[in-house]
Amino acid sequence: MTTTSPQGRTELLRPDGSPVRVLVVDDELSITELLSMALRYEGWQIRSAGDGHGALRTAREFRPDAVVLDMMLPDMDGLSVLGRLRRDLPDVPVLFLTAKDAVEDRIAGLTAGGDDYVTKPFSLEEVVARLRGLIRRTGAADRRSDSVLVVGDLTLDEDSHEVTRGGDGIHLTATEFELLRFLMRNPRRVLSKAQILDRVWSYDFGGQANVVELYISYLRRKIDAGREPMIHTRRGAGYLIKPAAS
Amino acid sequence: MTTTSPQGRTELLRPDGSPVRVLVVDDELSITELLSMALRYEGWQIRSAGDGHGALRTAREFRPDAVVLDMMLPDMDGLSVLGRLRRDLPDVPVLFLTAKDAVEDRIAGLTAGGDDYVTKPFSLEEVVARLRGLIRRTGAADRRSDSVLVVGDLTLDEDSHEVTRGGDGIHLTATEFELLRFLMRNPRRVLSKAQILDRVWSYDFGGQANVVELYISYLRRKIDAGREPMIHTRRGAGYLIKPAAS
DNA sequence: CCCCAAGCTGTGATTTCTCTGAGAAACCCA
DNA sequence: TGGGTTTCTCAGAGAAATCACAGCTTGGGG
Repeated sequence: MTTTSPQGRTELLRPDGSPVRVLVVDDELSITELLSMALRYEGWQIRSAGDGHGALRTAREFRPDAVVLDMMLPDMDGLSVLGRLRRDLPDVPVLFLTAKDAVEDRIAGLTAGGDDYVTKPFSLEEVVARLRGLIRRTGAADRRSDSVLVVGDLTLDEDSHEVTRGGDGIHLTATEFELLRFLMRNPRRVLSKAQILDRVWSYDFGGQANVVELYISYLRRKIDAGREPMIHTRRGAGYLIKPAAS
Repeated sequence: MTTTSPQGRTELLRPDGSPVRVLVVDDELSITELLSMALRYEGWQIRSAGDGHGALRTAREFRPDAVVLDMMLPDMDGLSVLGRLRRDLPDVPVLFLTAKDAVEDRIAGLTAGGDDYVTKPFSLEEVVARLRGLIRRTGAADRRSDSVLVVGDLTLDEDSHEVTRGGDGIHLTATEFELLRFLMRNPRRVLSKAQILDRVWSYDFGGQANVVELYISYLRRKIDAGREPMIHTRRGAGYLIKPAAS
C-alpha cells in the first residue's frame, strides 16, 4: 500500500496500514544514527543494533520488514548473521553495507536472492531508494507500487534508471540521476543546497557546497535544454522542480 | 491540529489540544531570551537551557515537541547533545543554530533526518517559520496542516515559496517574502515598523529603520499594483494587510 | 489653509548569490 | 594499461538583492 501525504511525498505502508519496520545493524554509532534519522523521516519504524548478537535478538522480537546490515561487525561475520537471520525470518530482504574495496563477487552471490547492497560511503538517497526497492519487490508493502516518478512530462524510473522528458530518453550520470530523483520525490518544494548535499552526496563528502550548483547546471542542460524550464532557483533559499505548465 | 485565534492567527496545537512544547538551547542568554519571547508569542510552551547537560536534563522531563539547539555549547559538542537527545526522544525534530561561517563543514548530515538549521544572525520570522515547518512535517502537530497562507485572493505557500494574487504568480525576493509572510500571519492587525524590523530582519541589523518603508513599497508594487490595495498604512502606527473587499 | 512630520520612492553603490567554463584528478571498462 | 567518462575545484562573469540617501508627496493638526 502506498499513500500520499499532503506534501506530495509517497509513503510505503504494510498491508495492514501500519508503518514499515526496518532494522539497522552497524557497529559505528554515527552510521546507525544517520540511517535511523533518515529512515524514520521516511515514515518507517526503526530499530538499530551494534553487533550480530544484538541484531539477531532484536530481529526476533521486532520482526522487521527489511534489514540494513553492515558486513563488518565486531562479534560475528556478516554471513553468519545473515544465515541465522534467515532462520528466523526467511523472507526478510537485506540491504548489505560493505566497504568499497570488499570482495564484490561474494556480495554478488548474496544479492542473487533478491537482496541488494550499497558501498560505504553511501548517500542517503541511495540507501533509501534501494530499501524502497527491496520492500516493494518482496511485497512487504501491500500492492507493488510503481517505481516511476512523474513530474509534468518528465519521468524517472527508479528500477531501470531511465529518464525521459516529453518521450525523449535522457542519459544521466549517477550523481545527476540521484539529484533528479531527490528533486522529483519532492516536487514543488524548495530544497536548500544543504538539504540536497546531505541527501544526495555521501555522508563523508567534505567538498564545496557549490557542487550542487554545478550539478543543477548539468541537469538543466539535459532536461530543460530548449524547453520550458522545470528546475527553478529560489535565490537565497534553494531549488525546486515543478511541471512546466504553471 | 490547527486552530484559529480571535485575532486571526493560526496556531499549531498537539493532537490532544495542548500547546506545542519547544526547548531552546543556547549559551547566550540574550538569544534564549529573544527566542523564548518570540516563540511564546506563537502560543507555544517554552523551556530553555544554557548548556548540553542542562538541555538533556530538561528534555527528559519536559518532553518537547521540537528543540532549537545551538551547535556551539560550552560543555559539549552539539553533535553529542544531538546523539544523546535522540536516545531519549527519537523523533523530536531539531532546529540547529550555527554561525554563518561554520555552515559548510559540520552541517553535513544534519538536515538529512528532516531536521533543519538557520545561521546566526537569524531573523525571528525565519526561526518561527522553520520550526513550524519541522513540527508540521514530523507530525507532532496532529493532522499535517497545510503550508499555505491565504488572505483574500492572495496566497503564500511556505513550502514552494510561491505567492499568487488572483491566481497570478508573483515573484518575491527573500526579504519581500518574509515580510509578506509576517503580514499575512497577522492579517487585519496593525504592525509597527519596529515590530516588523524585529521580526523580519536579523537581530543584529544595524541599518536605517526606513528599510521597512522601502520593502513595503516594493511589496505594494508587486501585489497591489493596479488592483484594490491590500496593504494599508496607519500613519503613526504601522501597516496592516487585509482582504481587498472590506 | 498651511506646515511639518511621516511616509514614499527613484537612484545608484555595494554586497551577495548563482552560473558556468576550464581543467585536474579519480574512476571505470575493456 | 589507456582512453573515455565522471566528479569536483577554482575562479571569473553576471545577475540579483539589499540598503543608504535624498528629495518628493501626503495627511492631518492647528
